[in-house]
Amino acid sequence: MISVMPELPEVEVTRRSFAERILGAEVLSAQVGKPLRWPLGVDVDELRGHTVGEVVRRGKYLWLPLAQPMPWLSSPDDRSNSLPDGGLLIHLGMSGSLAFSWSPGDLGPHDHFELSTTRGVLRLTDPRRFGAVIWGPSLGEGLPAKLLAGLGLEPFDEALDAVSFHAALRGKRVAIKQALLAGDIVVGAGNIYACEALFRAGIDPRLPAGKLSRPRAARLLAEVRAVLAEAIEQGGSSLRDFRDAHGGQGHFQLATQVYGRQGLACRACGLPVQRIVQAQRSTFFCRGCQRR
DNA sequence: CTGGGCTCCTGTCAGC
DNA sequence: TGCTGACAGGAGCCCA
Repeated sequence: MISVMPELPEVEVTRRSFAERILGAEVLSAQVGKPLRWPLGVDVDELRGHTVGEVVRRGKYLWLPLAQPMPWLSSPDDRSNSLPDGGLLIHLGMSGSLAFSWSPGDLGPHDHFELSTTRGVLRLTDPRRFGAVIWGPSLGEGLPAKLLAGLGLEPFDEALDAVSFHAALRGKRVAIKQALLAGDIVVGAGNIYACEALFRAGIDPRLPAGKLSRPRAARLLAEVRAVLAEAIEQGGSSLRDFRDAHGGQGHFQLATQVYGRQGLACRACGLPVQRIVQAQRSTFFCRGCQRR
């Protein structure tokens, strides 16, 4: 398992690769490695005996529900375990990946969380440690709730349509690229997919978000959806060695139109692809195909 | 309230 | 070959 750079499609592919298999598993033990972005927020031993529910995704976060063991089923040993129902909010940061396997064993230098269950071992590997695993009583309380509170709509949420998307952009003076990345209108498009969606929509990434006409906003929303959906279909399309939690690799690499192609000929018009920096992040675009 | 910049940390790669 | 600096796909937080 090498580096993974997770945007929404990679997180979703990861989720699909282990959610069914871990559903209903009982936690045998848990351990942590080096500190992640936030502390776990609970003693690892308290997780023992809890039952894993259905893993869901919100933006680039995963929520792994953990139900309290039934008191009448627990051994006297477990009866001291009073941790109520809750769950783990997981984020892969910039370099995180999850593996679900049978292989137990010691944590490697970049393994920072491991949940051993009756159905397999879920392990977070994250060299840069921008990721997180956080205990919370529910998605609506505590730190998880706080982190999710500011998120925009899911890209495939029907409540998000051209009219509401356009309305949300109205008045915003930030560049449209940054408005996409901010994730407070629509979640899921990271740096790669934001660049790719803007290219497909023919929109200059520097255009102030509020200046997008409604038809162009509609087009952009459609392209955000399309590029994310294609990437999910292809099994996660990270530029390098994306692996899902089985260790399986996506069969395709998404052929980016602009991302990472600075100086190369635009696949559509032949002009060299530009690289600029917006909010300390690289933006790639074609000045022939993308207009203000 | 908005927007801009900084920050966390380690690995990789280009260039000298 | 070895060193140095730039850069990396996220996103919360602080400040003007």
